Amino acid sequence: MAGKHQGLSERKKLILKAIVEAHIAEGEPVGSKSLMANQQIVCSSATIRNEMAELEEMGYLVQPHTSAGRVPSELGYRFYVDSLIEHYAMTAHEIKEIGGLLQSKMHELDEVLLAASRVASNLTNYTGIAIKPRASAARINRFEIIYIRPTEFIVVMVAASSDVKTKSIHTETEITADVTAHLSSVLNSNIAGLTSHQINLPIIMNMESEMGQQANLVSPVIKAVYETLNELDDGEVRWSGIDQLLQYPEFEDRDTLKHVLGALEGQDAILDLVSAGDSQDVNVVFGAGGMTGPMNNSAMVYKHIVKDGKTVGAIGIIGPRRMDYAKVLATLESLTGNIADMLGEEQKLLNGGQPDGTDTKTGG
Amino acid sequence: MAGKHQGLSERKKLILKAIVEAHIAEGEPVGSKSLMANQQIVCSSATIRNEMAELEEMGYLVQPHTSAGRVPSELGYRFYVDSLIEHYAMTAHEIKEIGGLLQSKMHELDEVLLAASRVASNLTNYTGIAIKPRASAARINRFEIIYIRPTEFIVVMVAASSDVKTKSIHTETEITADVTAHLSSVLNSNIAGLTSHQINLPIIMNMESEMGQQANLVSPVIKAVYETLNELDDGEVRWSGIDQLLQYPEFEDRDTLKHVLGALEGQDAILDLVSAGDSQDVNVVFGAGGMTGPMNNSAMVYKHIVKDGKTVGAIGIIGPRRMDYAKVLATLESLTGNIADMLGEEQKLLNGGQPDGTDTKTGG
DNA sequence: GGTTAGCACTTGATCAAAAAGAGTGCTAAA
DNA sequence: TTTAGCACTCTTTTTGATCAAGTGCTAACC
Repeated sequence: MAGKHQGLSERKKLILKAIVEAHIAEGEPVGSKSLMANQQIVCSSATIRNEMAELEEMGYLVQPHTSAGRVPSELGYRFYVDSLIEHYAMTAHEIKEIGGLLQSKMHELDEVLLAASRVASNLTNYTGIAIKPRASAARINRFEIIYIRPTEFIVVMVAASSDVKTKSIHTETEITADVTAHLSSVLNSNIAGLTSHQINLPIIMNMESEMGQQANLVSPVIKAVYETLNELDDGEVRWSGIDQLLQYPEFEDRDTLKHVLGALEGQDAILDLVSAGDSQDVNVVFGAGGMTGPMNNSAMVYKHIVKDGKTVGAIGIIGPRRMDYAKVLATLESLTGNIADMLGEEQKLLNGGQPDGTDTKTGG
Repeated sequence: MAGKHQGLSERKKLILKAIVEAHIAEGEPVGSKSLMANQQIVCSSATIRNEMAELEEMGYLVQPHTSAGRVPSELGYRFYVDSLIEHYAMTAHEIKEIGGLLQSKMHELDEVLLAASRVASNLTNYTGIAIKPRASAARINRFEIIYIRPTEFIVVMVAASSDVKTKSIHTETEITADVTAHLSSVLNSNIAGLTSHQINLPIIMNMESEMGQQANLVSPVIKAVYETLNELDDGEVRWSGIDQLLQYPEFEDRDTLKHVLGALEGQDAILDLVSAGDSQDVNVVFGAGGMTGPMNNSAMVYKHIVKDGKTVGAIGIIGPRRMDYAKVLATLESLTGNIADMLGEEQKLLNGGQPDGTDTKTGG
């Protein structure tokens, strides 16, 4: 990933970095004079102007209007994100916050992701997002039925992903616990491990014949199974801290705000984006929710959470394009690392072995 | 509820109603001249001005500044909501939309509420909210344990509210299916039907002694049970269609927007509000989320969903104070009626009897 | 050749004053 | 009791002038 932005002299890099950071801090175009405050840069404003003009020609900077300072272009931010970031040292307090908040909800991955996105939002002051990606081959490995009363039972389904889902089913005729026991064995022997596409009519008919007199139970249960498989396959985007967005002037524009909120609620755009993203690195996308409109000053940063080589979720943040990337990247890496460790921990307990060194790898 | 606003001549009522409706439609203060467009009002602008001056004195109207038109005060809206609304006839399309969207997610009440709030948002063009109220005495009636592998099992808990929750538990030592069977009977005999406050040390110690060698399993399970009870007791506010808010000028003010979003995310204020609300009628609260700040131009309308005399949830909408109450009230009543019917339906199946006539009652 | 100081030029932002518009309250007549 | 008319008030919009920031360019400098 390094080397993509060659052809930049050290001084240009320094200036570009200073501009990005100043713009992140102030939110306004930065001019040549104000850059002289920076200790690192030892030349006059005129020289800086020359360099800035060149950087603009190269596409790293943009000038909103002729007498304004410069603003980093998308390419400029990309450069900053890709190669200039010094690893951000998180404060002890922040690390503690991460640990504390995550531990309390160690159970459902959905909840962990949401909690993590909430932490991310708190730490960075941007809007946090938690993504459960779309899948396409959910399977249920194990069915169990709990008999509640003569006209009600609960189907417990343990998915291959180790999610557990339940559906309660009401029957019209009365049944006994024997029947539900039989039903569960029929389910396990016929459709355990199948995806929703693989459950076809012959299988269902076979189940009905195996159920004999209680064949009428098969149809509602199959319906519940279908729904569950679809729920498991469905992606989901949740978020926290939308009010954070409001503090940034770039979201004063109602259209921008509307686009972002629309993308969050619409889910699809974001899910597509995330599934297209790199599963190893932190992803930075300009124009939140794929809304690469002409003047979309927002950005979305997210990172996949990988377990056994498969993406099981993602967390990220949405904020103005000029965001504090150092902080955001550090936060997301720390959080995803934490979650990966948690998942690894489970693995360890299951295998009775050592933690398998599932560290978060990050490209530079 | 009628009779609260006596002392208003018919003409005053007419004028007040016209003002409220004009203000809802236009969003701006309405003046005496523009009211003359209204066919129902047959007098000159001067007369209207006189009436308006009186209505203002009586507290029904407010004048933002001396040369502006009038705006309904809270009392004015209250009057409108309480007594002027002609029952809004929903279009066939809207009714179909309600039926269709609700049926697809008949399973978890949470999901039904969220779906309903989404429908409400779509139909009214305001932000929909779904509330699962706080409870304080969740009990688990039934424990069931599913053995997954030597170091993992799943606790399935059937709550008194017929919610079903699961927690998966990893053990350090290996156990057999016999152990989990024993564990479930220990759970059922010791803590079934107890609230979290009633589970005390003696009970836990008794369970540990009953578990004998596997006493170490009790602690993680009890922790999971506690968590589950807390989850069941916890209220929750979810929402849909926040982007709807942005189209109304009253939410251009960033503070208002921030307050509303904060209230939604904060949850507590709204949960308090809803639990304090009337469980029979539609509730109208000015100043969303209890934020009755000086100039809070927003309103929240919600209605409880009652099952067996107990509030099991609520749905509502949040929008500008000048909202189309006729539409909102009709929508909420129709939706809550639909949901109540669904819940009644289940009841019917359970009892094997007739639907019990659980119609939504609405005060006038 | 690269660097710097100086200056003319461009352009958005700011502010005050003026003009426009909307709506009222009051008075007098019907 | 209702209505027409008019003076008055207050906000909004427009306009124009001034300001400040920042650039690009040229010429001098090391």
